[in-house]
Amino acid sequence: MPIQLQGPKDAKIMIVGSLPGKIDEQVGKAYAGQPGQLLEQLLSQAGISRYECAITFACKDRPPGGSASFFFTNKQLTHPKPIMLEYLTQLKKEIEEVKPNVILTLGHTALWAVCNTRDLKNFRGSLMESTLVPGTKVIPTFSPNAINTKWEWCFPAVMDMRKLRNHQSYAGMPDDNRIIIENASLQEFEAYALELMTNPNITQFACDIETTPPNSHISRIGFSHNKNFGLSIPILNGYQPVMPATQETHFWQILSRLLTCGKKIIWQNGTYDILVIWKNNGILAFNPKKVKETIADTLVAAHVCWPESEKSLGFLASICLDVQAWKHDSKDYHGLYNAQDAMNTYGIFEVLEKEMETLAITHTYDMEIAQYPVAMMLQMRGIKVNEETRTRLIQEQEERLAAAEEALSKLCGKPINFNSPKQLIQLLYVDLGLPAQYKRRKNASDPRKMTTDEDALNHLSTIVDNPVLKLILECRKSYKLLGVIKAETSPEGTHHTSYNICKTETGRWSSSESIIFPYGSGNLQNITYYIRQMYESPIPNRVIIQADYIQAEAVDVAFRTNDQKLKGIFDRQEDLHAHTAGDMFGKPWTEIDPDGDERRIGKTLRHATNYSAGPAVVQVKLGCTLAHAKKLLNLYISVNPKLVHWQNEIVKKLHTDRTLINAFGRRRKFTGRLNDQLYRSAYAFLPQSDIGDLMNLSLTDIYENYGEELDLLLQLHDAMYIDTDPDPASVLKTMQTMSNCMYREVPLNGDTMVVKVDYSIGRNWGKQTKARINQGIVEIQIKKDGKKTWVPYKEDLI
DNA sequence: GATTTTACGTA
DNA sequence: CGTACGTAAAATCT
Repeated sequence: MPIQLQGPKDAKIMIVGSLPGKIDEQVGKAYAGQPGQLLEQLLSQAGISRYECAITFACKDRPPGGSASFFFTNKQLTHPKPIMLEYLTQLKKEIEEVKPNVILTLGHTALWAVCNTRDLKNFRGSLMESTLVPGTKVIPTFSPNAINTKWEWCFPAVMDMRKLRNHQSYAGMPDDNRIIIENASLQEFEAYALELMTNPNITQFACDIETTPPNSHISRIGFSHNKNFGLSIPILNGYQPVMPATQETHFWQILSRLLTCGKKIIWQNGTYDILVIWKNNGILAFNPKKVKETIADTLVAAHVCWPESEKSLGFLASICLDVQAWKHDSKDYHGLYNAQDAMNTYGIFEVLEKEMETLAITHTYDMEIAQYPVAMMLQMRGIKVNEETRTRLIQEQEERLAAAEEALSKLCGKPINFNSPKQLIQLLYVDLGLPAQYKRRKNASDPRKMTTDEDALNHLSTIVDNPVLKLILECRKSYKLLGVIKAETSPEGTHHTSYNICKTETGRWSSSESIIFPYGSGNLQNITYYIRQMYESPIPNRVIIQADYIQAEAVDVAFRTNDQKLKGIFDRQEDLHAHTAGDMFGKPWTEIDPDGDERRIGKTLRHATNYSAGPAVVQVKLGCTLAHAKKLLNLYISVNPKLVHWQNEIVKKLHTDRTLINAFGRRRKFTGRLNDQLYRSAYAFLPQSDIGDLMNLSLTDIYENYGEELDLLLQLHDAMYIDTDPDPASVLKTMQTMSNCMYREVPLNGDTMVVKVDYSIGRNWGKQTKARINQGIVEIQIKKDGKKTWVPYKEDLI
């Protein structure tokens, strides 16, 4: 039965779906089934009722098989069959009858029917004009069916519908009042720069640079002080300067004055732009004493508003602004592209500033902006590679790899590509006939997948005695290590990383390859201990001091669960697992054997429950029966009821508003399906983000107040590293400053949390000796006659 | 050629 | 054992 137009005939909003579902066809109504319910939910989140909308489909009948391709002659679904043309005529009639102020298209085929393009990826959320009924305004978004399979599309879809609501009040495309100067002359730029600097009504402006690889030279700069004005000035055309040398000198002088004029400059990921401008041109585009007043960033704003969502400029524009997509078709018009980037950056920030106020999270934004200078400094400074150590490590691993590889080929009778899971599955589970190992599944209904990962090979080694297993692991390990060790160094012999403030959902920093200093293996937060020994301070003859928050996340959980006993154990730094075992087996904790089974069980159970693992995991870990594992879990929970209670409270909160707020006011909304996996992320979020923010507050503090005298080297989530001269006086002073900046009283759950700090010191990043301050003297822990003792620190002791 | 999967390192 | 990240090579898709 063909689907008829539904809803009021004078609706302001018209919704065009792609094609009817099974239930729609049975009932003869559009969006009658589950996708309809989802559509209704999404609309209501945007403040729209589906009953105020006229709803129809692009295809009026459900095709056999339910795929729109049935109505087209080509694979790209752009050449319609006669019946599809008929549908289009009907649709045109419907639109002309309703005369909506705005149309929402759902899915590819609806977009094609109304706007003659299937490019939903580029046009989603942008304002378009219909080609079917010219003059009619269109906003394309995903179909409910697509959102069902890709849950993260829910957020942009709701944002598109918010935009829809704002556009229902008037017909036709909004006036385009934009002024874009694509290729400003030096004179035009100078006049504009002067205006930006001196006009008191202009308090902030956006800036965006374009760079050319490999040296990140600036090819263009765009500015905007108004979402309807953008100006771009070209500097390089390919590798050729656009201006004569004297003019270019003048240009850099004006630019320097403009970027240091003290007004707020809005960037999209300014860590990149600011660092490039500083490295290449020596212009510091912010005031270090007034970071908040001179830097604004749309990436940071988007990160604190919607940490789980995509944050590219094009995407932000699609959900914040009424502009047409520009990223895809202005690639060849560099000026147009650059100017639009700048003006949309300006416009997005205006919207996000309001959104942050609405969500009451401006303080989180301020906290992240304050991290800019230290993150940029760390990226630029890098860490020195000791060539002697590096050569030794390369030799060690190359020998190990060659030996293992040769033995492996000999055993198998042919060379083995140990990095190929597919070939290893063939070798182990087919050729050698070993019992196949499978990955842990998220759902019992998921298909079983074979694996040859480390756990699987180790497990196989306990069943069969085949040297191939160990050799494969050795080959893979050495090969991977060599990749990191051999990574190219800068001319100064350093490796660098880009610390990313806005890339995680928890507020922790991530670490990835630096485009500006492309030396090293990229991520410096996952360097194995073995390799750390080749890294040292960029300044010769220095020592590296590490300070890390002790068992930080576990302490955080103790406060969050309000477990007084646990807090006391951490405060006195007693053996936690002995306590656990004591509670479980009804003994004083001091009577638990430090190497015995009871402590081992206590430790395993604590970890299992902290990470909400089930009895099957405990069974494997302890090597006991499932029944026994269940019994132990119940025993543990009965003597430690607080953790489970806390987790239940989190689940309750997720069901009420899906939102959690950490100890520093950081907000995260959990938009996924409410299942065990989501609950687990939620349990992990609070301690992870608490400690991440704690660390970064300390790091910002130490750089803002002691950045001139202390040299920060690395950030590792709950640890920071500073290098200093090796004499005891310098070391003491550094440690005292670190101690002052890392001591923070965090109000949490009606109490005050203080996480203690551990120190260590070494000539390089890897070889570190435990250290402490005792009565104004730095002491280090050394082994004397097999016993650990604290002795006063001397340079030659490490 | 671009995108996804697999394996593996850190907190 | 959990989640949070990034990278390399292989596998797969278009």
